[in-house]
Amino acid sequence: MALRHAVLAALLNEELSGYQLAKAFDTGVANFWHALPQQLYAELTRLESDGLITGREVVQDTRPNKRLFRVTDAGTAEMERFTAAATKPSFIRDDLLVKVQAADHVDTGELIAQLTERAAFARAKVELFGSLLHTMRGDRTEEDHLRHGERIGPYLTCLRGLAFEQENRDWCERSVAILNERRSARARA
Amino acid sequence: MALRHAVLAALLNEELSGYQLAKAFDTGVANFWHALPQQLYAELTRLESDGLITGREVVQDTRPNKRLFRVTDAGTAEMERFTAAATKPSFIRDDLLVKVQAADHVDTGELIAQLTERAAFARAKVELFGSLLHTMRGDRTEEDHLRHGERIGPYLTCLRGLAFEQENRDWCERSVAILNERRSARARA
DNA sequence: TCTGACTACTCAAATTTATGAGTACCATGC
DNA sequence: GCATGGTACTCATAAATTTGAGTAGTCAGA
Repeated sequence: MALRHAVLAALLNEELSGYQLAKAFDTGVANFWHALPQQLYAELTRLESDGLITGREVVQDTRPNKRLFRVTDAGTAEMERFTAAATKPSFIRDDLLVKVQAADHVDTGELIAQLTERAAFARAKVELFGSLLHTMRGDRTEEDHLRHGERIGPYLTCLRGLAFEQENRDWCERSVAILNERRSARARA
Repeated sequence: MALRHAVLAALLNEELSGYQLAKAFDTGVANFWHALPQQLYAELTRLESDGLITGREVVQDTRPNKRLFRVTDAGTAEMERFTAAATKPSFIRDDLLVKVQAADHVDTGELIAQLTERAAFARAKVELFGSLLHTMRGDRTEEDHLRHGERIGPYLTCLRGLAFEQENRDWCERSVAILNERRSARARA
C-alpha cells in the first residue's frame, strides 16, 4: 500500500488527471516513485471510493474529457498517519548492478556497452532534474528557496533524484574506464 | 525474472547455501539486489531444475545439513545472455521520499524523526560497505585493486552501494536541517 | 534449565507490479 | 488522405514480491 501514498503525495501538491499522473510516474519526473498508467488509474479509483481524493470532470472540446483529482481532508489525514509510521529501508534493485556483479565471469564488451548507455540516460536525467529544480526555485538561490520558499517537498525529492543520477553517471563512467583498462591490459598480455 | 540473475551473479563469485544467500540478500550485503529467504529458496529450486546451478549436500554434525550451490556452464551462458540484453532503467522507490514529497502538507516533526532514523541507518551501511571494501582490496589501494585485482565485480557494486548510502545520509541530514530551520522560523513568527 | 538467538529450511496466501492488448478521438505533417 | 503520435482511458492476465506461519535441532548466557 505504498503507491497509494505516493499518489496522495503527488496530488497534495497539484491537482492532476490520471493521464498527467501517469506521465509523471512513468518518465520519472516524479522521481520519488515509479508506476505504470494501469496501476495509477486503478489506484485513483480505489482512492476515490475510499474518499481520500475527489475527482472533477473537466470538459474539453478538442481533446477527450479528463478528470482532475485532489486530496480530501481524509486523504491529508491518511498522509499524516503514513508519515508518522515507521519507514521501511529502501534497497537498490538494479539489473545493471547484477550484471556488474558478474563482471569477472562474462564478456565485458557487452557490459561496457550497457554501462555506457546507462551513463547517457543518467546524464539526461541530471539535466532534466537540474532544470526542474531551476524552475521550482525561480530567481532565488537554492539556499534561499529552501529557507523561505513555500513548497519545498518536491524540491527536496528532486534534489535526491538529482544526486542519485549524478552518482549513477559517475559510477557508470568510472566502471567503464576500469573495465576498458583491464581489457586492453589483458589484450597486451 | 531478474532475481534469477541476481542469484546467478552471487553464486558465480562464491559457492553458497540458500541460507547464506538469504543473509546476504536480506541484510543488504548483496547491495545489488534485495530478496527474502522464501523467494531465494524457491529460485534456487527453479535454477537447479533448469540446470543453471548444481547443489551438493554438506553434512554437518553440530548444525543442520546444508546444500551449497554453484553455477553450471549453462548458468554462465545464461548470465552472458542476460548481460548482453538491454538493461531496464532503475528507479528510486522509497517510502521516505514519498513522505518528504508531502512535507509541506503534514506535521514535519514526525518527518524529521523518520529522516533522522534513516540517516543513522545510512551511516551504519556506509561503515559496513567501507569495511567490506577494505576486506576485498586487502593492502592495496583502491586504484591498484581495480586495475590489477582478480575479482572486481563485487567491489564495483559495493562502491555503488556505498555512494548510494552516503548520498542517503547527506540528503537526510540536509533535509533535517532545513525542516528544523523552517520549524523554528515558523515558531518565531 | 529455561530463554532467546542462530542455523537451515518449507508451505501457503496475499499484495504489488508488470505485460499485453485495446478503444476512441484529434491534430500534424507528408 | 493517410500514417504517426499525442490525449485519456480500460480490461485482463502474468509475474514478482511480501507477509505470515511453521519445523527442528544447537548453542550461549542468566
